[in-house]
Amino acid sequence: MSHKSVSLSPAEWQIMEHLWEQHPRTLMELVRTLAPETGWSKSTIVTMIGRLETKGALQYSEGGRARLYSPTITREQAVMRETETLLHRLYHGSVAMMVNTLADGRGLSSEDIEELAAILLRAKEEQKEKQHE
Amino acid sequence: MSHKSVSLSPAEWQIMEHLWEQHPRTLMELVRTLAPETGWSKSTIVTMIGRLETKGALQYSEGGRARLYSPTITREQAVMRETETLLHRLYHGSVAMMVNTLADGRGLSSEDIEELAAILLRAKEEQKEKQHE
DNA sequence: ACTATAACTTTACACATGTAAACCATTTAT
DNA sequence: ATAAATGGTTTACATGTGTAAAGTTATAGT
Repeated sequence: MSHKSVSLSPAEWQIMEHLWEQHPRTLMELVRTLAPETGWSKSTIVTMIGRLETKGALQYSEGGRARLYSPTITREQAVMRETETLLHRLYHGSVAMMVNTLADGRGLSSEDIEELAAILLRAKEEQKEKQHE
Repeated sequence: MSHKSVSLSPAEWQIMEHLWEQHPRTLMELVRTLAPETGWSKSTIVTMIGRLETKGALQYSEGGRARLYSPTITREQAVMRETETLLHRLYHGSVAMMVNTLADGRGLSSEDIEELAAILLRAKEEQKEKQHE
């Protein structure tokens, strides 16, 4: 248990994104998808995989020909961790303050507005329920 | 013009926070406030200041005894930059998706809910206005 | 059987970041 | 006048990150 929620570098994130999208994957499978879009050499990708393994973000099972890599942490865990870090560093942990800054700085799209309204509805429901129990 | 919006490391952020809060400041003024809360030595702070100057995040004016340091970028600029970076890296730029993740992962406080509602109201107003012109 | 490919290990190197000591110059307080 | 504080420069060193070449072994296709 206890997934120590590691912190990933931008490059490491890119690797993990591919693994989350589909796994397990072999080295060359990763190289074939990542190399074109990133320009990285196989060596670079191997290095990243090694570091991710050290960090405990992925693991592999011996699969005959090649190792089969899979994530050991979920994307949700990783995303939450990063987001919380930023939220605390820049906004003293206030979600509202962050959204406010974003709204001022770049504006909210109509989609954002609709979805946020839905999120708020849900949150209010949950709030009510909590008061009952 | 053209504030190239640098990226600041966590430690550099802490220095800048103090400068944003009050400026100009001298080296020792910064040391006196930062040292206790961070445990950093004067040397460390001097190094940080040098790096921030190189990055163009602060500047100083010769003020007799000591240099007077001031930020050259606003906190809003820096905060927006970092937030946008994360938003794109983790949420494909969708504010709603980010808030959704936060709501699921840690929940929204009553204050968050109230403030978000207010933000949404404002955003909807602006949307209307845009359609008129 | 032989060679091209795939898989994996080791090593490297530059730049960023956290952390600081050593040293020198200049004031200011005693 | 002298010591203590202040301001500043130079140098250092470990760890993280981006990027990769070289070398070794296994394997699969011909």
